[in-house]
Amino acid sequence: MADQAPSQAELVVLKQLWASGEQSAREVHDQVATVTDWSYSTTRTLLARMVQKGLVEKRDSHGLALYAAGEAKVSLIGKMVKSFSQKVLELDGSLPVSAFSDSKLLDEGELDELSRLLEEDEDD
Amino acid sequence: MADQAPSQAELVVLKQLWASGEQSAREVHDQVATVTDWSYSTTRTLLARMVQKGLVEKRDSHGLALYAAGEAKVSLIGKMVKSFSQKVLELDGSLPVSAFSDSKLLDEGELDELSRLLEEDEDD
DNA sequence: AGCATCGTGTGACAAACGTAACATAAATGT
DNA sequence: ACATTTATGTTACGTTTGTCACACGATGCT
Repeated sequence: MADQAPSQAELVVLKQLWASGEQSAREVHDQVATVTDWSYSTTRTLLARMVQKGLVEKRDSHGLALYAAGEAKVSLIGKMVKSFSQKVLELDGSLPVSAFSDSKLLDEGELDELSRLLEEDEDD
Repeated sequence: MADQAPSQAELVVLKQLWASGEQSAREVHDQVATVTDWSYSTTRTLLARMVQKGLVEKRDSHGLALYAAGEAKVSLIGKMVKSFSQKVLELDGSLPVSAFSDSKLLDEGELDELSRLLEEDEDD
């Protein structure tokens, strides 16, 4: 249901949320900090904006704020693939998911799911 | 050698330049206007910014400004594909170009060229 | 000669993005 | 109890992007 496309920085956050599920800002930060050199403030700003956009859901757990991805990994990545295919490569259909088999982001089951997803809306 | 990645809007302009070669701002505009609803001013601003970034080259022809893509289509698209593969899908290598065979942007010869390009720098 | 048109340069302005600092209150350590 | 660390809310600021408008000079039509 999240509609907005994530920016590059936001994608980093989303990947962390997908990888480790619901977590606090501190937890998200400690992980992404191994890959970016954001300050904790930056991580938090990103989370806040993503909540606004609906990319992330915020929940209060006993006074601590927890964040989770607003849309499933396969679903969002699917949209991004589709968008890239159409806007950049000008393909009508989508890319064959088999092309992604080496992805470190999606395992085999997820690739299958993605296949189904992409074929579903072959009628846009 | 153009380094900056084009934004979505800029990509539209580039595609027009690739498709019809060097042309005036007016010519670019008349074409892109069939697909966007930009004002002529908008087209011109995009062209100017793209010249700054090195995405487009500007040349004076008898007092009239002509614009041309600063980087070949296959080359730039190749970079974009590679970037998407790595940043979004987390593939080490690149996507198999065979996946793009239905592209309206690249013909068969260009796809071959792209293949070569992508394999070349398999050692980054 | 005078007016409409076209190309060019320049300025504008809001939204999105990248990147953070500051203040304050609650939790924790000693 | 007091100092320190932590979490949350708020504010900030420069850059990029999307979209244009305006003013001026050259060209061309009447």
